[in-house]
Amino acid sequence: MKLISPGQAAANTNDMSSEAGEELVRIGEMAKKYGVTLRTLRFYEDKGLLNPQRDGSTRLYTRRDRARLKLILLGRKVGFSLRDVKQMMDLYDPNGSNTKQLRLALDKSEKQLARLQKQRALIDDAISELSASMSTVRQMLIERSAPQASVAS
Amino acid sequence: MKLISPGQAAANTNDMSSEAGEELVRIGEMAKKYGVTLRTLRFYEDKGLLNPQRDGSTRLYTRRDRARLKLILLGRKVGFSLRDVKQMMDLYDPNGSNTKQLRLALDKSEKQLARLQKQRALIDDAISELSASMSTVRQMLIERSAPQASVAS
DNA sequence: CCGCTCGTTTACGTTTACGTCAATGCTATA
DNA sequence: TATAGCATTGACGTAAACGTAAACGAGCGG
Repeated sequence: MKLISPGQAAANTNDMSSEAGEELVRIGEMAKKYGVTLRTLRFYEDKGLLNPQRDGSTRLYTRRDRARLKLILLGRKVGFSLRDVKQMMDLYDPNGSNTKQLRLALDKSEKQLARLQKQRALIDDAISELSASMSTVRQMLIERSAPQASVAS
Repeated sequence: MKLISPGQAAANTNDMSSEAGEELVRIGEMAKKYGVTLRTLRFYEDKGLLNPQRDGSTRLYTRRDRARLKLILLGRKVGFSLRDVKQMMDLYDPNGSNTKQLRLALDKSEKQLARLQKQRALIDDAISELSASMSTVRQMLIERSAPQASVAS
């Protein structure tokens, strides 16, 4: 059984125009806002990447959570694994200079950049080979459709 | 001229049904020749991509198998799934014009080329974003090393 | 009172291309 | 004969990032 929380349950219909300070958001809204699924948000929490408050069992995401999610999505976009993202985020200290965090991030970024460039090279290579194969195949198809090649003048 | 496997070759019972110059190769040699593992060759066979003869239980790869493997590796290099490769190979008919096979290959290739180009675009995008982030982080590190902190926005 | 929507947890499934044992067999050489 | 070396067939493990039920609760509108 849960105790009744002070100040009305946030399970209210999302008419929070009057409440301007906290801007707590539930999982559905959060998901829509950032284009991810509910499953994803819960998954990230399970992996320790997010830590929303709770009203009873309902997750409530703060401004902070939203900032973290943005970072996660950026990290994902540039190809970091969630593990890497977590490792970097875990070093964040609101009361420190975060030099260590920044250095780690920079270090990982350099490596990731190298990986990306390598991937790009591989893809370029693949594109070349594939294009070449396609030319060959096209040529073969042409020859199939014009079988009178040997005696033609 | 018969190639015997390096080192102490096991009994190469190539007396068995010796067709003219078949150049049968066992799995170890095959793997070395093409830079894949034994597991890979067995896996491909399990997936129906290769079909070596058997001498008892020992796999013997023919010229044909080697050609097929080359194709598989090319396909893999340009990003096809093994399923796609199989689908294309399964259409091969030594007695036909193989027009269907070639058309399918061309069709799949066009789609794969599109995928590759999209991937390249994504990677380029990721590289840009990552580079930008790195600049920011570097800047933050510089500010950390300077005692005069400016007021954030 | 019913059903709808939104929320919860737990837990197995998906995908791809193999890696990594494990247990066993065949053959030839020291 | 024992050992070395190569072969065989299972069969479970791996990685990433979730998807997909299943089974349930809470609140609201009608």
